[in-house]
Amino acid sequence: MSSSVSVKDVAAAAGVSVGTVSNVLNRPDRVGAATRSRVESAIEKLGFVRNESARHLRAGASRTIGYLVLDAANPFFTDVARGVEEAARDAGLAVFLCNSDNSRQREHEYLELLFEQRVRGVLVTPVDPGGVGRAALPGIGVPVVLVDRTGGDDWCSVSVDDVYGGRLAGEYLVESGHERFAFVGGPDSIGQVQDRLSGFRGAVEGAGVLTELPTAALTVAEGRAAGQRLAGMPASRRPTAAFCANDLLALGLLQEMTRLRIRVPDDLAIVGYDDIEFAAAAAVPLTSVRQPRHQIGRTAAELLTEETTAHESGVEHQHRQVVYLPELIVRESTVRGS
Amino acid sequence: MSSSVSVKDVAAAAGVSVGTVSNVLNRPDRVGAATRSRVESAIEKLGFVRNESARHLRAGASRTIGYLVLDAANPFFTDVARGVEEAARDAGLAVFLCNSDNSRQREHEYLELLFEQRVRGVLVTPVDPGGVGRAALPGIGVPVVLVDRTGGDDWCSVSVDDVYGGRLAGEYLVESGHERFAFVGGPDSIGQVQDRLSGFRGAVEGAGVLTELPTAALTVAEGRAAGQRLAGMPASRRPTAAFCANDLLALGLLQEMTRLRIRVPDDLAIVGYDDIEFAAAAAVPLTSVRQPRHQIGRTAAELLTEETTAHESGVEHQHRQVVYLPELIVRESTVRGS
DNA sequence: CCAGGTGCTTGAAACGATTCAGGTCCGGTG
DNA sequence: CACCGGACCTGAATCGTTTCAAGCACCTGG
Repeated sequence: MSSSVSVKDVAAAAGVSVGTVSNVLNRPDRVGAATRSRVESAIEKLGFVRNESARHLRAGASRTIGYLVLDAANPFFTDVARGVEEAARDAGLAVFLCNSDNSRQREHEYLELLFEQRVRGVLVTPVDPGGVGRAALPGIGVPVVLVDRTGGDDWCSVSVDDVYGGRLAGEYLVESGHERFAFVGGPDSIGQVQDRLSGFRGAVEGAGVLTELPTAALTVAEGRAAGQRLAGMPASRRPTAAFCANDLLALGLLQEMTRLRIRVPDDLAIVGYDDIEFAAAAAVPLTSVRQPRHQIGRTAAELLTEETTAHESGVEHQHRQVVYLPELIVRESTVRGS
Repeated sequence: MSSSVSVKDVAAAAGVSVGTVSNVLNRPDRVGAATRSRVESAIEKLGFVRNESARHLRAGASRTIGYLVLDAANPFFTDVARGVEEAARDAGLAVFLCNSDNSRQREHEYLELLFEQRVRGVLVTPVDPGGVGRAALPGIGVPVVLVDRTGGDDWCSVSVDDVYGGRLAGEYLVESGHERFAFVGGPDSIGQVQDRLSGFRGAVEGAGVLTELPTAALTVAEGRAAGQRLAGMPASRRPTAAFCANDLLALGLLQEMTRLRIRVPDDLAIVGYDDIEFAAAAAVPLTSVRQPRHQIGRTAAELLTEETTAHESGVEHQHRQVVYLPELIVRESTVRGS
């Protein structure tokens, strides 16, 4: 019913012109006190809600940005999203979250949708590591920032140095005196898995032997399977420290070790990656490499507003690539004799 | 630059009128083949993207719905969201996810935003169990469906019977032969905690003793704390089975038991609630009460389209309240001698 | 040769809010 | 008294798209 209340109705009810109603809405100070309160009560009475489409059509700029996420169920992204929202709030923008769910097609559809809505800008973690295909992006001129990915000089991006993260884990385990190492992770079509492995390899090289246990995906089930393979090795050659490409694998590995009565950390030290909430909640709290998720989100939103501002004032914008360094959170899964 | 390409520009480039461009966009069959391809290549060349605000302004109805979630980081809601999206897709709608993050103020702001966008409808899990205050909802006439909450006859809603879930857990533990029970959960300002407890109490009453271990929140840390209290009881009086108000508590409890060398399930059987992904991934896989999350989402979106359709065709709409029954997923944390 | 189609295209109105160049009124000033 | 400036308000133009009555060109059957 009242879904059709427009400024015109309000104006009629208050006995003023539409221009005045708009002024009450947008520059209350230009309106006389008496008139203003008359308009305000008319708004109240009729249940008027401004039609953003019309406002936006005229104004040309909306007050929302979109964040197109790879997997809304992944705690990593929800934490990033929180950072995004926070920064957007500070800038007076609202965030629409969209979930591509790892599907190229959905990604494309949602991008299209966001562009049609003429959002102020878009944050996206593309399905393809290579970034969002140029083709997918009409030259619409909406600023886009890549999150947890890099796309060269053509894009603003915020990412984390995964090679460094792998090195961190490796150096720590070497310092702890281990000499037989395992890397659990795959498929290596995932760039981040490759990076983490290469950092790790670099750190443990020369300090001992590295066994690679490839997995088909970054899941708990795959972690368990890798655990079985690990347990099947003769104890004399079995690694005493394992670095997993993410926490889900690490949790699966831990679970299998518990089941097979291989003690963690005494028989096997485990390091995960991502430091998801459940890493600390595991039976044996998990040592893990933590990425500044919240900060990633904040920074991404800030880069976006920066680019947006430049874009709107016609200033030339220099794309920036921010890379954060992860940190190692040490917990019981690697500390013997706790 | 090209962000300002409008139908007018396309029309000029193709040498036709704006009406024809619109027809190519919306009813291609009414346009001659030659003209159509001319227009299409002009669209392509100029990188035209339809301005949804203008389209919507004229058409009066958008193709999006909003899902205002209580906590985007909670796996429960992300799973529900997936169901919502799926059903929305089937209905040709897109979903904007908004996160109230348990803040009444954010909830209000996002609702306002969604209404201003004139979304087709809104799904919401309100911060206040009592539902979204009438006051917060201008009589705008946008259909609203409550998710994981009920709000009486005034609202469509989809929820789960928590009393039944508690009973399920209780009956199962009684049948398993336990006689000393614990309930871990709180604060009881949360209606769902109350319901789960009351169902559980009803089931174990008469079959043994029930110890209540209240917690201040539904977190892993609180679960650990409750575990310490439990462990402090003399073994002769200590419960042999614990029902936790959610999985996080259960994981915390399990973790503490592991630490204190109290064996699960032999010394203590544990039942959680929600069956989050990590329940199955725990050191000892967790028996848990599972809610049909995906189905909840689907149904909510379907109720919404139902209401929307009625609303638009002016038909009287009868609000419906769908209540699902949860099921018990039995895993090792309650099965002795595995 | 005309009436009546059919197929395609046009042009203007409409959607709802914002903006801005004026209008009105009023008190103050020279 | 005439003029001015300020405070307040009006009304029309505008944004980009859709819709629809109307127009045009061509054809077909009588």
